Amino acid sequence: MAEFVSELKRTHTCGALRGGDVGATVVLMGWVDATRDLGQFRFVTLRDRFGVTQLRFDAHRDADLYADSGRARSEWVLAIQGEVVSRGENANRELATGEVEVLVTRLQVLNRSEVPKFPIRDEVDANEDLRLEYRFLDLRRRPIQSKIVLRAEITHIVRDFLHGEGFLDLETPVLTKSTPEGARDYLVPSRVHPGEFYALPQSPQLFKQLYMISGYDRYFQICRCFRDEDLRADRQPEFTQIDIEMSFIDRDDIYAVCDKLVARIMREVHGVELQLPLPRMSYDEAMARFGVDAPDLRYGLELSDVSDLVAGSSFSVFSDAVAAGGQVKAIVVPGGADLSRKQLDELTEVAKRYGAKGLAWAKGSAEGWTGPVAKFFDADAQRTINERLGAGADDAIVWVADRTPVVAAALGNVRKHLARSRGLIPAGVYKFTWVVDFPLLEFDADQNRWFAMHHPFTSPRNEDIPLLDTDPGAVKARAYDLVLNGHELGGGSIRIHDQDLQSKMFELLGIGAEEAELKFGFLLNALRHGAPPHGGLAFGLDRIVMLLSGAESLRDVIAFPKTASASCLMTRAPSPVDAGQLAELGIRTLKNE
RNA sequence: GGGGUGGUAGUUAAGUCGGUUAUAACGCCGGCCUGUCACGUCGGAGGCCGCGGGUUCGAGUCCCGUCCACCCCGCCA
Repeated sequence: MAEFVSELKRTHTCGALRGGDVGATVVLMGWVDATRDLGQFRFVTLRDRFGVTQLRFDAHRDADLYADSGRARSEWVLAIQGEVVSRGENANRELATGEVEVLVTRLQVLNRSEVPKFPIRDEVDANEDLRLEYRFLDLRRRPIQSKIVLRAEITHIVRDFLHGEGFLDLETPVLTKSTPEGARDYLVPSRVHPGEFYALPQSPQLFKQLYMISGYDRYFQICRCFRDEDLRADRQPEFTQIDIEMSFIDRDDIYAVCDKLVARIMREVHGVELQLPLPRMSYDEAMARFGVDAPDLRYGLELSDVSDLVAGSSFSVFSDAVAAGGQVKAIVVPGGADLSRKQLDELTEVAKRYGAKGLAWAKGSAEGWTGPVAKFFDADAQRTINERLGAGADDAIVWVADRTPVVAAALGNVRKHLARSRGLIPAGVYKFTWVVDFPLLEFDADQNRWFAMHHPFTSPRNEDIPLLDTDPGAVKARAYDLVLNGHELGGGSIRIHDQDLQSKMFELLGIGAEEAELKFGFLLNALRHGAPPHGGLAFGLDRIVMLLSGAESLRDVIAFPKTASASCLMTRAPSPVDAGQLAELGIRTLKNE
């Protein structure tokens, strides 16, 4: 069709034309968004990533052209030349280009398209697996596109800001060494060394420390990381970190840089001015008040300890828990006297899912508490507890009694569930907080050993170093997370820069001197060659984009994501490879035997 | 590894207690239509009911297994 226009050059994007362009002759290129044929003329809306422009084909002006245009189908790729004309009173206010349309004089079909499996519309009800298989079509849809574009804008802000602050954008290897601890590694077989493997990095942690030791103060990288663990809506096997490391600094220096970075992103993306410095709270406080280490501060529903008030209670669930060294904590549900049995059952289910044996509850009333727990508490006891909690006659109280970590997990998640189900989460609010002073170690009862809570290179607080020998569980780390609306955006620590302390850490973690030398010899060696004090952190770029774009899944902010079973429905990866490839790598598989 | 939800025209869904020819909307194909913008309107085509077994005179429907997707627990320093 119409080879005479093949030399056409695009003059405008599909989002560019305005009333001021009336009279201009323009060339547009794009995808057929929709066609509307009215018999003697036809409207075609043409789309590219900049917008949509309405084209008009008029049978009275050019019958052949009109007939040609009738062959165009959804998602065909067209080039058109025409005159910009005003739409007058037919203007479409919904559309940026809606004041004008292009009266087409030349048409070239640049490409045809199969009928798309689902319509390229903002609202689409196609299943997600179909959309993932046809990801290249889904990415044409405006809501997805705007998230991918936002992602590009944020990475640009990050690079621009950090460059301005004197950071160097430095690369680290992707084929690297498998290390113990942490997540499962993705392994890459070596052809040259049969039977040996590289690992894809879970993070560039050790390399950025080595950069510091090499004197490359102020490093950053936007880099891909890989963890072979089971997935969630907010967890992908490969994800992107904004990785930062600095020398000759302490925690405050990290907070300061990150505060400014986050403030800049919020200002440029959402026009929100953050009050700096961002608030900080200790890990212990977060766990006590919210039950989780990444508290959502957009709503109240805080946890209160009533162990002392119920220790002597005749309600054995409470008194036994306290006697066993556990605790009893409560959440007041404002206006919760209207909670239905079904809603309370739901809350109980949540508490059980996180290890609690149940959820005790009472509803307020003018005559005192109602509900199964009420009979164990006389009017005085009820009043004392109500006063401690600030609970009134319209409210409900829910309790969990158990070991401290179970109480925290159960009530922390009951709190989240309550906030969602009772609509207590305000829209458009961004509550940041640093959570600091994480425990250095946590004890794994199953394996009867200590694990690093952050990673084995995290420095304890100086004042806690003596505790390493006497009470390792009490040692706090110089580690910190930045939390937004209940999601961990990033975390980091001041690192150990002393080889003796590092060796001691390995010892505590049950990594023998020989094993440490084998797995981390290069780091220990480097620490012996003039390591400066250093530290840093890593942000999860995907999560930042997810939270700032209002996406509910990480899949929406990653252009080509993987499913919950870590496969790519578009490429069908992972896939078998032929026997020759495996033989070359010295690999024989167990499956299908 | 465990639990939950789902899989029926191209797409999204309905399908009752197991019963005759499996419905609808959108999309697609064709006709008509001079101001549409999710155009309208008339007509048409379109089915391995995820897959494999079983029960039954008879299975989209019941049972067992399996695959895929989503959500959650464990896991993710």
